[in-house]
Amino acid sequence: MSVSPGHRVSTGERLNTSETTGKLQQAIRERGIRLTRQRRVILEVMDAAEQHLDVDQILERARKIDAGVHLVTVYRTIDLLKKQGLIDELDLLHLRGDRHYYESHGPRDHIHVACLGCGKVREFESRLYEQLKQQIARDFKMKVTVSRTEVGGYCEECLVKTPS
Amino acid sequence: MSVSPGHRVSTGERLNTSETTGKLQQAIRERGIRLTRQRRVILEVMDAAEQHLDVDQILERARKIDAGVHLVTVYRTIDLLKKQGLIDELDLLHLRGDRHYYESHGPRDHIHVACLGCGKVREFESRLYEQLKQQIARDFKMKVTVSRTEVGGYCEECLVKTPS
DNA sequence: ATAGATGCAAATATTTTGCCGCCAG
DNA sequence: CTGGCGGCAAAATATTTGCATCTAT
Repeated sequence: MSVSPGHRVSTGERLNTSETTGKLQQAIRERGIRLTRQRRVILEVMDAAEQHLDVDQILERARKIDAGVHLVTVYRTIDLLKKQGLIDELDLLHLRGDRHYYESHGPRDHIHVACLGCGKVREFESRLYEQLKQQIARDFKMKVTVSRTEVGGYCEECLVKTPS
Repeated sequence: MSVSPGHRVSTGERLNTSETTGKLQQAIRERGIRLTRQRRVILEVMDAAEQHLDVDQILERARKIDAGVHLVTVYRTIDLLKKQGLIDELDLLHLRGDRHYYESHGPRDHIHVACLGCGKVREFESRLYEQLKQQIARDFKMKVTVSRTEVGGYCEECLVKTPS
């Protein structure tokens, strides 16, 4: 019951333990948070991921590097990263069950656009989105710290297959 | 472990069984879907709700009208309504656990804006949001059918309490 | 040395399913 | 009448927690 979370072309992951000091690892170190063997591996997976992963996918990839990583530890590490505001949590409109997906969040928010027909997920960035968040901040006098936008519909291909 | 899903000022619900033929009930009838006693009650609750409700809240309100409503039936009816595209499902950024919230969706999409400090949830509509969705549809050549935006941050009050 | 992390198992929480009797149309 | 629906219990899924042990700093 695993979900393919997207079909973006992968440029290949870097599963190179030593060379790559990803952004997450660096951030955790900077904040003086203990870096255990397991955390290093999980952060590496997240850093190298070309797209959002679910918990099982994280575990699977982590175990390829170091078999001694436990599901519980993945959950706990995700919690840590969420609390540190270093990753985003998605559920892709519950497209396939209630699984959650995680991704290290870059400097700019992006929108996830999912095709309800084929399950393909693409990402979208827009100045309009930044404006929208600013408008909310202004109107509600809020400090906006997180945002999530997920859009569903039917992609060109699927529209052709099932002409509505 | 119940969550207060928002603090919007309620204008009071209408729990009047006969008089009000809400939009959901009407839509279900129009589509020739069987209207059982339980469904009628659940739809009435959803129609009268002033805001998003979680499954337990729906059950609780339904039982005040008719004690013979089961949790399973609430789940099954929600499934039905989701498949019919008559309600939206939210999770409010997992603000408090992984509970899901449901609301009958009006003609216009709105954004849910949650304060991470006090849990207050407000709604926001914007022409900008409509433009954003149009932009996505155009750029990706997609037919957009659902969208969900949830924004989190700190409201004015909470910013004062905890000056950053 | 020691606070904090992990592993393991068991507990929770939430949602889904199988089966059978019942009711709306 | 009859096929879909609801009730009940049990299963499936997903996530969290208690506790003893281990380890990064």
